[in-house]
Amino acid sequence: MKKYNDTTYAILGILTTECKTGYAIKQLIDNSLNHFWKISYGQIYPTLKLIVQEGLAEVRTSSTPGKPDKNEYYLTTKGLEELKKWLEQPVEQLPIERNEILLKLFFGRNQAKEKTVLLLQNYQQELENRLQTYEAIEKGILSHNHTVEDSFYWLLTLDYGKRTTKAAIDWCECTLEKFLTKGD
Amino acid sequence: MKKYNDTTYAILGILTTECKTGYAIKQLIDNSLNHFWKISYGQIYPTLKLIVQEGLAEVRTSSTPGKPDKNEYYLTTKGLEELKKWLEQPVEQLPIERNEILLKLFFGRNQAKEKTVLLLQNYQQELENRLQTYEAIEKGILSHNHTVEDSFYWLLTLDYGKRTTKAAIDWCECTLEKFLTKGD
DNA sequence: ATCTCCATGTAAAAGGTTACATGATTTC
DNA sequence: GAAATCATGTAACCTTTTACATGGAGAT
Repeated sequence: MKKYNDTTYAILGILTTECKTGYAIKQLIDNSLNHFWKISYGQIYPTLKLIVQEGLAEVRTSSTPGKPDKNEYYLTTKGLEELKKWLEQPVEQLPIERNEILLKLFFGRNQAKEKTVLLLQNYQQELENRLQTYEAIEKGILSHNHTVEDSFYWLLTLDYGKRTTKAAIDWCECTLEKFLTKGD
Repeated sequence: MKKYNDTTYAILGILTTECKTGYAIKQLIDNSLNHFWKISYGQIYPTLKLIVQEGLAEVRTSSTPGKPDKNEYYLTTKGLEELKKWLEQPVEQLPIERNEILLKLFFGRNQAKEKTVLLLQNYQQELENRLQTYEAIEKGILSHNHTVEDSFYWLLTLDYGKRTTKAAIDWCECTLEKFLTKGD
């Protein structure tokens, strides 16, 4: 069986939801998968074309009077199977996420201590902003009445983001302290 | 002033250490930056060429009798300045790391609960392996007598890895529990 | 009138991986 | 003699971003 890239599987997954157009896919990703996945129109439309070519989905043109037409994509049986097959497969290897702050820190010898401290403080602030965003989204999910099933999975991914962000904030605090007590 | 990509700055940073050849750069990254940065020869050699073109480093051919020649790269004043300028700049925006397990989990509705559980258990195992690797590296650094200054920054980046990995493991445990108590 | 949102796309450039090619030296 | 390590590099390919282009509908 053919293997596709993760972008393709992400789109196949989204096509199992209410989102059926390229535009709607982009919106769903920006709204709900934003903290662990992103994608541009430059990928979406060509990938949709590929998905149709491969017989994983079908296009239907939907016309609403007084509105421009739009292309709606519907998964085929083959498409759903392909998605399920991918879902089952274990994550092959943990990704090595490139981390700019760690890269800069690693070369910290070449910089005055005070500047590294500023860098870390700024980073911590960014992390705290992110955490607040996550908490705001969480509240939004809990107050809005989505189906329980839908919000269940969404909240799980948010929880991951909250936990790892908190861990990173703790690290920042701890690291800053090391710098401030370091007497050189 | 020109802006370069992070790969270029990473190499400039490494050139401030003892590593002077393309091969040595690759090794340093694989050994010490492995958990937050990676790079292939396909990037290293062309980037070194660019760095020389831009006057950020100079090549010197080092000949040792009985050994093949090698190209050693030395930062110029301009190169060091360029590096320092980059080090000072705050991390513009937190990266959105693509996370395959979260993507799969997000589409978990389309899969039997037991299969999702397997996925998570496997992921947790991978995380635990990673954590052990980090702890082994930490021990290695502490026992080996590097200079204090060098190991200081190295240990900081390792600490980040340990903390965020632990947070991810906790999340796995917590999520698995939610699945196992979920009665559907 | 203008702005925002809905909606679809393409082309060029940038960034990165993989596979290949080569050859010396060192270790087992 | 074989395998691992040192050492340098390129070409093809894949993925992703960015910038551009277009145009209707609805709101202010």
